[in-house]
Amino acid sequence: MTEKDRQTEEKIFESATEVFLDRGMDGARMRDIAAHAGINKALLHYYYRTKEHLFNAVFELMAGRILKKFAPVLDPSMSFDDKIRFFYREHISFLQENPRLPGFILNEVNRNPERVRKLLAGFDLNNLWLQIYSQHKKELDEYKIDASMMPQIMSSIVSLSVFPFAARGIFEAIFEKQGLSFNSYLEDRKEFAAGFVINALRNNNTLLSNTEIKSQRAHKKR
Amino acid sequence: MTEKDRQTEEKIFESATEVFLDRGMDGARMRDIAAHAGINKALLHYYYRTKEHLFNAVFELMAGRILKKFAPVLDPSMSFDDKIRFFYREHISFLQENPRLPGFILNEVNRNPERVRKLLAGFDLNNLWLQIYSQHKKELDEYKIDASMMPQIMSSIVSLSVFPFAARGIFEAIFEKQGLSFNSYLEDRKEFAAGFVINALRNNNTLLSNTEIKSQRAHKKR
DNA sequence: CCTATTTTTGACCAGCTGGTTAAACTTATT
DNA sequence: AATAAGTTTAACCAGCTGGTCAAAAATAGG
Repeated sequence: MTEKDRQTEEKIFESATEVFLDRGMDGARMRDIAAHAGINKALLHYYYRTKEHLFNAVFELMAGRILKKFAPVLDPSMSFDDKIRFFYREHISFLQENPRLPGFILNEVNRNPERVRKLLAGFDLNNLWLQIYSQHKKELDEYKIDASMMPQIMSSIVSLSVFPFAARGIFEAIFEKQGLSFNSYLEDRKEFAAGFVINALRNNNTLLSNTEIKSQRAHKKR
Repeated sequence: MTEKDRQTEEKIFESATEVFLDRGMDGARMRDIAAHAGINKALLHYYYRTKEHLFNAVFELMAGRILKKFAPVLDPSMSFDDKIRFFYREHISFLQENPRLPGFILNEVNRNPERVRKLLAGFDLNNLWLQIYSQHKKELDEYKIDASMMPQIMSSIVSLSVFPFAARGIFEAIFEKQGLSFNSYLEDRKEFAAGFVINALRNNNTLLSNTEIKSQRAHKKR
């Protein structure tokens, strides 16, 4: 019965995903998950001992999914600009198919900060930055961007694609008043965000804050 | 006893704010709010009939606070660039003092989309955009920015300041690995984000997507 | 066909949840 | 000092929560 086994276990997992995604850990009820899967509540505890076990299984899969989306950006055959364009196209498309993911992850991490560990397990984002930086050192030097600015730049890039989904409800309401659809906003956004970032980085002189200029000077002295 | 009245009512409200802000509506317990205020649980119901009444009171005050921060941007004496610099300085400073606000609002709105109405009550953001746009038509024309791009631009501006707070836990963890503090990141961000946006908008030609170029052409024909 | 094993169920439970109530306490008014 | 009004409390409650358990149903192996 490994066959049927897997069927029910999958059914449970999918139902749990569904319910956790739109009610959160605190708001989700084991009864509702069971009902959604069309099975007895005790069966949940047979496959996943506790609510927390079940939640963790869902959370870890979702965390993995969202983070794996950052890896393809390391393809060395693309120029920096193309990489940014590629990222927004892929990332926003992915989030269009999983629109509740950002809100879910952000909320559960805020609610229980220890979960950051599980979220980032196996993904060394620092290293990702450094690799991107060294891969494109020439272009970035032209833009007068040094490694110390990577946190600001990387966080800005991610903000532009993830935030609209985290604030989806609000955005939808505002756009509705103007007769715009959230989805066409997102379609435009794939190109807009890329252009926005590329433009922001190009000719970056005016971007440098005082402290950053100071640290740049200090760097040059060595 | 209006004196003592107000004292307890305020104490309740503050405790409720505290507890709701870090546990959310579903995670907060009336007992915990009472304990935090050092009073009997029944007293909560004496001043605020139900949990939902109490929550709404908190939510509406917080929503008001966060939205009021967008108004000063209408000061007509500032140039567009200065306005952006001013906005990030003020807005990030405000969020530094209320770091849990974005996560709270976003989560509660996602959890219960009807709350958007309460959030946006009395604030016509569309109108804010239009006013900004018409106040700075000359500068924006130079940048080749037309009204149809306002949703993309405004949402980008907000993303850059709000998202780091919504994802605070994750950012902190990543920065920690690099020996950076979230707070110094935020201090830098006030200037960085402003420069980033100003640079992105300046010389905006490359920003235009195909569809937007088409709609611009169509616009010129008239 | 019988038996051993695994899967599924219904009934149940202790503890917690938001909410109520009647009585005690405090304060203001006369 | 007496009384009326507002404030605070302890005790209580029905309903829900995650979780258990013994028994029933389904399956596999011989």
